[in-house]
Amino acid sequence: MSGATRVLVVEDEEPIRMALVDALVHEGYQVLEAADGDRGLELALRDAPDIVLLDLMLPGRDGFSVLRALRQDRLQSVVIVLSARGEEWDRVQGFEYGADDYVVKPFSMRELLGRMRALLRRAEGSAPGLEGDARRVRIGAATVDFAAYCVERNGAREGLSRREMELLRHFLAHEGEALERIDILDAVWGRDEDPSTRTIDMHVLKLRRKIEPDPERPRFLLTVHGKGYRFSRRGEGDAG
Amino acid sequence: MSGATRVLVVEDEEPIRMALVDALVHEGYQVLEAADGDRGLELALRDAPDIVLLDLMLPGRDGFSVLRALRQDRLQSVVIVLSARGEEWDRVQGFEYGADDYVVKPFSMRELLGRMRALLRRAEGSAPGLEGDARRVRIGAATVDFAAYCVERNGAREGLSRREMELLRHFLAHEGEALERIDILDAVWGRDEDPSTRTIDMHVLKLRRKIEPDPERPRFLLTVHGKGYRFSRRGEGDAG
DNA sequence: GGGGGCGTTGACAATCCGTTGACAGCCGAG
DNA sequence: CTCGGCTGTCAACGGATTGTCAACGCCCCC
Repeated sequence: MSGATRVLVVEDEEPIRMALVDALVHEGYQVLEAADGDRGLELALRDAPDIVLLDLMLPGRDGFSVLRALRQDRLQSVVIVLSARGEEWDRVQGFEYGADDYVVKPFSMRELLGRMRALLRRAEGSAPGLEGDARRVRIGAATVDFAAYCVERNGAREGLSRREMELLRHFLAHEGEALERIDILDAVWGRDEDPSTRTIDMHVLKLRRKIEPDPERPRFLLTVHGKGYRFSRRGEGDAG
Repeated sequence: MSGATRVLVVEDEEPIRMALVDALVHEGYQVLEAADGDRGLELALRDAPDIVLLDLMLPGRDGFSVLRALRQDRLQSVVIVLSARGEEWDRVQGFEYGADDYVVKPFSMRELLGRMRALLRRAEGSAPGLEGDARRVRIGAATVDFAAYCVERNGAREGLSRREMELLRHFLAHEGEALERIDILDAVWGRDEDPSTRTIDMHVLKLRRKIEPDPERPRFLLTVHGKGYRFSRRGEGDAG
């Protein structure tokens, strides 16, 4: 999960487009915009945004055409079709061209944002890297439940805070790599915040206490002196 | 059954709705129609139709929300969900929703009519009493009765309001997941209303007082700091 | 028109977490 | 071996998040 989610808005009517862009930026998305189909297609193919909001009625190349072209290029972006009420029944079949969702104008912003969140979450789950269903992961005697934000050990459950969870997730996603503190900060905290790198040590300490059998002799969350930390699911280090 | 069978069509897209209504009237059904979720819910509760054809993607209160509300009012109507996607059927069918059938758009009118007949036959056959559904759920020492809108504990009964009920139902349907406030709002309140997320905290507070042995030290309805809430039927936390 | 229940919100208190500075122990280089 | 830097650990601070209360407005029923 690096950087902001990128959204491409393809919509010719300026007031609507601007309203969309404003709202999306306000929500923290990184936004691209296009006022016609050709431009939209160009941007989509060039920048492969995470989501495309696609109006159907566009000057020039219409939304269907754009959608078809996108899918023919096997673009993985989530596409949400925006359509004015009263479009013909068969247009609903935009799904057949591979739209991921369909929102009828006029729609509420909350509605659209909600659907975007839902689709993004689903898309993320199926992304390469972390397996989609890896909801629970065993680490030695402990089992981490990413959905529940908790870790279980000897039948006892303990909650993980958001940071701890995100940090642990990052370690899991980069299992076996020696990670530098700076990179961890960039990835987990984001580039807007910049806490001291010692903060990471603190969180590592807390994580160790929750997943390591003997926190003072880590077997999974290891220190790489002068570099950072390395995580190993199978466990290394001394203890037999 | 005396008189014509009454069907409520809840569908926002006018061409589709009109096509459905025409076909149904032609088949001899008595038809009501609604173009959005709120209106649909209103009509359903007021007129208790024999069948509800329910689109999922609706402006305002979406189909899921309508369905849940219907079932909470113990409405016996047969509900057929119309949706452009086939993927969410599990959930539609599951505990949370309780639809009777599910038709994927685009569908043929023949198919829909066929399913309606089949379901009506079945509904008529079964006694109009309680179904074998999970109407009562134990949560620790408390027993929640979804049919009666109340919770029982140590022999004492206490009522649950509609929101409390919906919220609790949502938690039950997502047991073990850490749920974010915004997602809870989307799911339980629907996407056109947007109350502050603090409203959820309030309802959680009230729920805790009704189901937790010691509301100040929750064991079932847990806080996930920085995230939201997590429900667990078995109970966690310190209390022995 | 008058209650009463419910949902919602704002305000304040209580709590939790993230962060940091300090210090001690550890590691590796020379 | 010795030193300098790096890491482990603690306690404490500050800010953010959550718990809780009381009040407001709405809707339904009487």
